[in-house]
Amino acid sequence: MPFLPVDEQLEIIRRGTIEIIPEEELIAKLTRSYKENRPLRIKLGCDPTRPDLHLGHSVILRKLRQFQDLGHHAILIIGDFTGMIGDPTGANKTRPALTIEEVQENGKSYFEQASKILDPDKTEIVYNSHWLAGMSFADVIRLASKMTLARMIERDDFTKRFEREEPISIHEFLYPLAQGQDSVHLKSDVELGGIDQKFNLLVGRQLQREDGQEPQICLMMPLLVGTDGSQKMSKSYDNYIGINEDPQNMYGKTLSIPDNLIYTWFELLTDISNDDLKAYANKVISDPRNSKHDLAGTIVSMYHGGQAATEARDHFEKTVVNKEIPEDLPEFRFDAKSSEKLVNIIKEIGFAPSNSEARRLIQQGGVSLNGETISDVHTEITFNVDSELIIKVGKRKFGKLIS
RNA sequence: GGGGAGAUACCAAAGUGGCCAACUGGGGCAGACUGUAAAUCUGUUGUCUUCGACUUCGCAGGUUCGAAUCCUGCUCUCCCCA
Repeated sequence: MPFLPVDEQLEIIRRGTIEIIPEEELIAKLTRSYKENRPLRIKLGCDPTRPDLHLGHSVILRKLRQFQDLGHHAILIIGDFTGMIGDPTGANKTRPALTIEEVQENGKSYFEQASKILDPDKTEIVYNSHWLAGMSFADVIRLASKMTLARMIERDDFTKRFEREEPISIHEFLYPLAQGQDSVHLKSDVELGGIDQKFNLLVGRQLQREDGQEPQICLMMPLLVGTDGSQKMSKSYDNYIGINEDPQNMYGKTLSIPDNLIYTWFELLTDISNDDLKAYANKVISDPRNSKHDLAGTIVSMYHGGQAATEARDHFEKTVVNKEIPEDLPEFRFDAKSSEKLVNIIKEIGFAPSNSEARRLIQQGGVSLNGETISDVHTEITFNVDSELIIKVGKRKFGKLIS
């Protein structure tokens, strides 16, 4: 299959990137690939520690997809072996080591989810335990001799932990080396990663050079700022939007991002053309409301289709803007003629994790039945035959109690 | 190997025999407000059969009428010296 001219490829590749090291070498590689009609080997490692992918992960996966669409060869590494070390990048504490079983299970799930973004048929999946697990202690020592302590601790995350007098285990130093070894093994031309991966990616370059290979290009994407508008999107900050999330949540959460994030999200998360993107540079300022709705709609339709996006917008307008009761409520059935404390009901249907929490919600005016706020904690509900009660807990938990 | 410091709720961090379910900040949740599930303000934030009871302050024992606070052992972490 013929490649696009190099400058056209570059324009696509460059979109959203924060740094390409070194760009000249990338151009050289692309040029040679074009002339010889040979695809570049693009490497992306994934950490199978937490298998729930969110839009933050999608940034880099989408970049890999772009390379695929340009005709290059995508290699997705499931870091089943390195997962047992735990990447220290950005961590403020030692990551818990996982068992082989956990890691491999997660890896499988990771690929399933990533297939929503990648072209699964054109993706080579490899597990790095295949070459790392068999290394002897002597091999590891040889590898370790290529890194110095000074280089290692110049990394911000280690320095910070060191300054805060927090533990850093020696094995964490091996992580970048293992990741770099992946590049050597796979003879990658380009490795993709978040900007926080810079150090790890550069180690790959160094190790390849020492191995006599042409060093890989390091292409880094910015970290996607999460829905809270301040920290990178991450499950542990609870500011994420999962790629498997239902349309309504996806839409609503997107609308909750601060206005100054709209443009970047368009750039990093959607396929809108570069021209459209430019138009949004102004529109997000003149009309943030509609821009954000556009963004939410675009994202939802990417993962759930256009129909779902329209419905999600509708749902949002109804429940949040007009504070109406949505249709299609989850139903909870109770025995007719029985009666039960409201507190218990809220807990039973999963709208609160404990009775105490349910009680608090009532006290704070967060619970209503058929539109009427309930403030008495001791309220008991008696179910009549064929009765129906709409319960609302907090802003967006709705349910129908039927008997 | 020697010496010192420390382990408190989701996170950070007070408390050092009863007034501690535990100050305070962050986060979370709720209410008001809003184009918004943003910002801001207010409230709330162990559990339960809630005007009361039970469990919680690294783990296991002990002293005491009574311990997060005192004692003993253990586990883990940090610092300094070698």
